[in-house]
Amino acid sequence: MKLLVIDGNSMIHRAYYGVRALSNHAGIATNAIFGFMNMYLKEIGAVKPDAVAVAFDLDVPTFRHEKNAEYKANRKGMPEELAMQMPYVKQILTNLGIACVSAEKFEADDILGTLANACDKQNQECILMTGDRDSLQLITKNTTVHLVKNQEMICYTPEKFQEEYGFAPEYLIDLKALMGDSSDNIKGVKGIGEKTAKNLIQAWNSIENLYANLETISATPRIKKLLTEGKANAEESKFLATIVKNAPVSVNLQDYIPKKQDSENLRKILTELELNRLLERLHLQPLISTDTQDIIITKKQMPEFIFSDKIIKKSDKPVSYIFSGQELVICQDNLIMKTQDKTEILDFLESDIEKITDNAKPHYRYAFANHRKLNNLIFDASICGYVLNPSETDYSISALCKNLNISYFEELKNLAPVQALAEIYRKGIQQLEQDNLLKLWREIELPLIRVLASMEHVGVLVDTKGIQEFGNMLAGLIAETKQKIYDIAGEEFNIASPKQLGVILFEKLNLPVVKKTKTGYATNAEVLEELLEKTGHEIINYILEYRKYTKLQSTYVDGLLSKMEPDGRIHTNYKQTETRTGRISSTEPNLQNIPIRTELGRQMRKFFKASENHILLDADYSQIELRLMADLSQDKAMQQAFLSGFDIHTATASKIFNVPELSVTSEMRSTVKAINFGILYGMGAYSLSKDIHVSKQEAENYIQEYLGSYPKVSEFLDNMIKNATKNGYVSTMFGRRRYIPDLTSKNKQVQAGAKRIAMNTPVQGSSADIIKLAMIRVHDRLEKEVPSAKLLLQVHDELIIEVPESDADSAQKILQEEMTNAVDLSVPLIAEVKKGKTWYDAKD
DNA sequence: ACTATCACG
DNA sequence: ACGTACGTGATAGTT
Repeated sequence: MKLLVIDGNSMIHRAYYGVRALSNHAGIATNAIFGFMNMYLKEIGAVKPDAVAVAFDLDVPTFRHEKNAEYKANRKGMPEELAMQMPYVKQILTNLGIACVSAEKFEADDILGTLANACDKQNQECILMTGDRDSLQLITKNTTVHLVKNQEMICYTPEKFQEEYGFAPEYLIDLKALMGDSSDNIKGVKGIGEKTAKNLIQAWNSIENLYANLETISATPRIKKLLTEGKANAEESKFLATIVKNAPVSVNLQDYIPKKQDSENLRKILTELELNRLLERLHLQPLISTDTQDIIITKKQMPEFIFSDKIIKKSDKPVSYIFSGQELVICQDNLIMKTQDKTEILDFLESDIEKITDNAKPHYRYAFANHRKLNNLIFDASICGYVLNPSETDYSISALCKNLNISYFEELKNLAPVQALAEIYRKGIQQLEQDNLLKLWREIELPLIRVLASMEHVGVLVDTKGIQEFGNMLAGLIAETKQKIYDIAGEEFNIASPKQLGVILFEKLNLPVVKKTKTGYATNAEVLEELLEKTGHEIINYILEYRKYTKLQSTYVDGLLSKMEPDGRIHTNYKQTETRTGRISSTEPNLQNIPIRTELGRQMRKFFKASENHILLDADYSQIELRLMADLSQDKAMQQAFLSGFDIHTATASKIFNVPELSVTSEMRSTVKAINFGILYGMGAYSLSKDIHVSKQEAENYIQEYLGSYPKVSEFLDNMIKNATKNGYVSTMFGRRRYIPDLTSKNKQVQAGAKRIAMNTPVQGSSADIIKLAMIRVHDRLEKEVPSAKLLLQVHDELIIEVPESDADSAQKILQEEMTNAVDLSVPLIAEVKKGKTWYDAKD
């Protein structure tokens, strides 16, 4: 049995002073609550105790109307802002099923002492979490103290204490008896300071032993005199410094095993406090106040406009539906939008009325969540803004008005956005037409909204238990690796802190400094690998491993688990207006960066699976960006290379090294692969040389050789820069624009960066156009022909479908056809489809 | 809020 | 002399 006892008062104090001011709408301070809960959850995660108790001083009851309430609070050393937060912390803990323990006339640390003592007697493991060094006196072979100190936690075992203080933990009170402690009003012996006291205790341990041998000790006569005069004070001080071990609280450890948590109450409390991040960490949905509506839907599904005025004001995103006709009709003042009746709203969404909105995806999701449809969407302002210029960061109504020269009077709160939206619609369409973007808008971006909404709505099934077990395995590896690092370093430190790691590597172990960042030493994987080559120091591998494991644990294991929804699936959020190139991005969680490059990480994909009797189809485009480079540049040699029957890297290597394809070595191929990718990014010789570990001159030669073999590619890249300089923007196959004002920058470095963007964006952007088109066609055909099949994920050049095994073949055919035939290029566009029970299986 | 690091295409 | 290959998002530490 492992018992964790937390000094509630001490920890809340630390939280209060350590976290910046925070409060909810009603003005209740929440910083101490937030800080405490974060430390608490972190500790629970790290310690994994069987039983938990949180100790508190017993409150002196105070009454708000009493004049001296604040005085009383202050007398306990507690500002009112902090005292206010105490009851909330207790409530939250209680609802989590955790015991809050206090006893009249006893302080929190007495309870720590009592429970630690009980554990010792019962020979059970005990961990004390506190910010107060006094508690170090409680350390025994069973009891360790986790001392929290500016953002860090130091783990004190008897050995660690001995090492730091030079005597055993039980004599800490004797040290205090001599030196005193002003914060606790302990006098100590007058004239004896920390240094003298420490020396004496190191030599004689207890004051009793010290006084018994006073004659023989080696100290100056002055000190001996002080000790003799201060004997009574020393004894009293020792008594005061000793933590009580018999507070009247239960010492039956069973009583501290967590009870079942009351999720409803927790949600209520945390929603009221507006501690949303805490809600998320506890895997709870915020509660939507019941007086506005009767169904609970998640944040992602909530269209702001539908519900009461309260939510409209709060979300600050007012009504956005209008529908077009001869005269624009404003929905909020229209009967339809006055209603809160779900059926009426859904009927409206499904009607043939043409609809205009500022952000359609949540509305689609609302319809889907209720097994209904949203029909006849003709305009989404944010998407229009994005198509006009994907480099903006804000596509809100007010921001769009600024860009389209529409006057916008925010004071008119209710009417202004609707009128503004009508005007954005008029001017936006006009601008799309002027910039030749109507086709991209009508055939790709507008219909894509619905596809993304559907993919989000369906979500992907995840094996929770599998991830948890994987996490447990990682936890073991992390603990082992951590210990090895500490052993080699000769001390404990926070490995995740680049600052502390830098001190260990470059100051303590004196490894050569390869590179610096603006804040200190660089310690990234590239630097560490160089260090490994140079010095072969064994700590390096362990640090690299440690980073791998903790990355998997925190970002993927913990991260994904925190995003599981009650249906057992993960519903990511696809952002359609985020990237400068036209790609979509995925957040909360990001499902576009699930590991694959290392085998251990790749295992994560085993937990993304098809539901019962279903199977996943995974299709990815083969080398789509290089194929686009061949097509856009019309380079005959590169087009030919794609037709040669060899893979593109091998075919290219054959040209550059001037050997037959069959004589291309794997080394030659991987060099060329790096160049092929580099070319897409506008790479220079220096970076290539770093990447493939050759001299800059050699890298330069390779690039020249490459561009010589594919002359039209070289020409194409130059043209992109010339065009962009002339027009101010580059475009993709479907006319998507990206403005590049930095091309005219006087700063050469900025200008060079802009050139790389000009070379890369047409390729990356065209690839994004193509897969978006494929998504729409696959989705639409599946809906009609194989409605049981659902598109789930998009990872830039890859699409994933979940389908009943019985329908797999027909779905596979559609996927294959629509991806391959999305566009007609001068080189074949290849999509490879694989199937499997899990994402892992469907990927090899 | 910013920085460093690392996961993906 | 200096930095050096495109596009993203999440986490932990630091200020």
